[in-house]
Amino acid sequence: MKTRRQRYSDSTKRALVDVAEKLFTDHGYSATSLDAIVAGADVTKGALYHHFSGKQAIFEAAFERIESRATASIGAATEGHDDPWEKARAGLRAFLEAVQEPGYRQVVISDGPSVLGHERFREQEERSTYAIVDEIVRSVLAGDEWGLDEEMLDTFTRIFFGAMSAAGGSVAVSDDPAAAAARVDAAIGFIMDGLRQLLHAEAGNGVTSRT
Amino acid sequence: MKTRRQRYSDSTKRALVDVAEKLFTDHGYSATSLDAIVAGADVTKGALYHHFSGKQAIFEAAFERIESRATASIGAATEGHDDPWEKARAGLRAFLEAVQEPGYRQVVISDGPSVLGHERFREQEERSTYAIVDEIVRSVLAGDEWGLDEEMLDTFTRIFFGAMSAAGGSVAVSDDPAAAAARVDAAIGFIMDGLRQLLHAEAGNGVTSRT
DNA sequence: TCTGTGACATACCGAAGGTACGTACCTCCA
DNA sequence: TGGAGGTACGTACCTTCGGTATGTCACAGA
Repeated sequence: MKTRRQRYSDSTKRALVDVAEKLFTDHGYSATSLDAIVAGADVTKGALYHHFSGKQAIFEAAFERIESRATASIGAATEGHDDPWEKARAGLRAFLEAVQEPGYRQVVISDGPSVLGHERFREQEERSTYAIVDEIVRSVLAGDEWGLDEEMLDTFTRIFFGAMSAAGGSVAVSDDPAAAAARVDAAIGFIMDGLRQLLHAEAGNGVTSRT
Repeated sequence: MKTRRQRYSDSTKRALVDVAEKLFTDHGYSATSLDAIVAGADVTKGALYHHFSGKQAIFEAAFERIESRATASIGAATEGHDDPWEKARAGLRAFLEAVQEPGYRQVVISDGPSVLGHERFREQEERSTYAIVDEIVRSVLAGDEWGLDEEMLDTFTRIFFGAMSAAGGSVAVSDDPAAAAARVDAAIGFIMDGLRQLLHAEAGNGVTSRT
């Protein structure tokens, strides 16, 4: 049982992250002042600095929340598929949806790398959306018939993750997001068909030897 | 001793961008103060604000310079290839090289989107490195046998551009960049082989109808 | 009931971006 | 050739904002 003081404290912290998430999403990191955040949460800077070590820390809290929402959304979409190729297509579509959310675009894609630094950004990424893409890629490409080692699988994940992030960004700024998403879906599908074709054609000789 | 002031205005501007490029590369956008820039260029803020409208403007000048260097480097590597597939491979390797440059990573990839905003960032991108990737993709995928319209070609360019940017980033942070680059090269080559295989197999029926 | 500590509020500091204004030099033309 | 206007800066100052030091008060535990 939480004490009364703890409940108050939790709600204050949650209110701060709520406001921070909205302001960071709407105006970006640098254009959002701590004064605006504490004013929106109806507290003072003392409260903010009691719960967070600074501006970057409260940004990271908002970041993690947005990332985990996206991760959950994609994860839900990939469940219940037996065929890994179908699972991959479903995950792709969910990814394209998630990446269009304003918060994800502004906080994660745009401000994330520069605010958190590449290091921390990668860490955060790798235990959320990146992990799902990795799982999907492995479910499709792993196996003896491909002859891919760990590092090649990582490489493929990086490539697909980057491809889908960029594609998602282009979908988000498109005049007709639905049509753009359909095109991305078709293009990725085409690439995947190519890989599948290759699997049946040459049955796993020499991807790694191609360097 | 003559003061800087007695030299030409162009050289002052160039000196400012020189210092700005170095400081933005080494410390990032927000950790670089205008005072540090003008001190490094041996002028005052009056000079900086005479040549640039503000911090963002001088950042953009450095950004453009770095981008154009990368573009020139990749462009040079793709010349002199007759076979579009070979040209693509050469361009890919040059891209992976260019994207590892510290200035490109920090200024273009990390700070670029958040400082310039998505809009201006895309504009800048599309008339530099993105344009080259677009040209390469078109030289490979354009043609009646694929049945791809303009928008699908754009989509493929987006996907490949994102894939290669992400791949380049992973190469740059790798313990063994040479080996990582070789893996990326192999993976992209594998994907391209898949597409080529698909071209010969089904000869252009229905990529766009797959939605 | 007393005391310690958690959960804030208040006041203040220094850095940094930006602005208003002053000034030396250069060019151009009568 | 000299004075008038504009260019290319320099100087002083303002404001905002992230961060800190310190005060205060309520609540929990003994």
